[in-house]
Amino acid sequence: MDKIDRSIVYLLQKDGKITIKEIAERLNLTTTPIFERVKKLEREGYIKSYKAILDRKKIGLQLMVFCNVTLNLHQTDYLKKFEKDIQQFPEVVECYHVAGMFDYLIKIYAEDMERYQDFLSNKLASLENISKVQSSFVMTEVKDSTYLPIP
Amino acid sequence: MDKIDRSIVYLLQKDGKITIKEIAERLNLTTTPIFERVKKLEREGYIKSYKAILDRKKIGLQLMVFCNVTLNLHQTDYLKKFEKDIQQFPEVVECYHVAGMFDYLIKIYAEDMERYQDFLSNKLASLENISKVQSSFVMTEVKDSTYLPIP
DNA sequence: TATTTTTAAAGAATATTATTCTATTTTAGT
DNA sequence: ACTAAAATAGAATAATATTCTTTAAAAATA
Repeated sequence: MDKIDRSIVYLLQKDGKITIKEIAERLNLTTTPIFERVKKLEREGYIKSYKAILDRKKIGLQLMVFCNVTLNLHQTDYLKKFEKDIQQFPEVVECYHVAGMFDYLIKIYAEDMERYQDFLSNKLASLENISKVQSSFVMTEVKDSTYLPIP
Repeated sequence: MDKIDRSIVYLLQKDGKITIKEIAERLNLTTTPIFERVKKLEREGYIKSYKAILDRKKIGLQLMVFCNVTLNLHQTDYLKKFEKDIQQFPEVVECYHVAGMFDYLIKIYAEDMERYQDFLSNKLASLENISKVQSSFVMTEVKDSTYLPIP
């Protein structure tokens, strides 16, 4: 990753649909080197994928909730079981095993409070080994950045 | 948003680089209606943007941390001040104002613990009005889904 | 039910972009 | 300075996006 590569991933983070030609123009190069650099960045895994970013509210997902989950038992088998179960739920879009005041942080999307309650009562809380669940409801999305702070 | 539109955004969430032609083939339509539907979804804001997804570890960001931030004063002016300040930090990739046990949840990327400590001590904790900061370090990314649970 | 109006889709033509290939230049190592 | 490797330019080709015209389907109205 040299300076040119960093410029390329910066531009692609901002707009995944930017053309090779446009990147080339901005960096004062021709399409060939840009094309090959992009392919290399993809091949070597610096660029994992390209995605369309949807507006969750427009598609009807009014609620975004973070849950701090604490388990009872922490042996590997129990963790693996929980992780496998939680992945099945489409409402759960992110799940992290964390070191801190609780065990897992999960991000959930729901259409409304009723659906969230249904998820909580009938899905999450129904899993074995759950000790405590603490919900934080998102009121405002202050920042949701496109850019990783590329060192 | 009819059935076809939902199929389109589903495919675009999975792969933002999928061609109009390929979507058309999968949905047994020609390129024209797909092209127009995609443009409409973009124009009306269902699709907000397209982005390249980078591998944070490959680009040197070993640490991912969530912080629960609690403020002292909660009048609008103080909240706005904090929100404005926190947005400046490139390390902070997400920030949400939440209702729950604390005020703000922020997601941070850092190269290593040293850089994180520097961020915490010299940037975050230096802001006025901070009452409490609780860090949770991500050990495992159990799930990081491409797909919103489209209703 | 027949008729009009609107919307969606097909098919063909054109414009743009991605991709490949060959030749040239630059860079790093000896 | 010389050699080898890597990077880039420029041109040619392939694939895709985009536009345009025509046709079909659906919805609304009388």
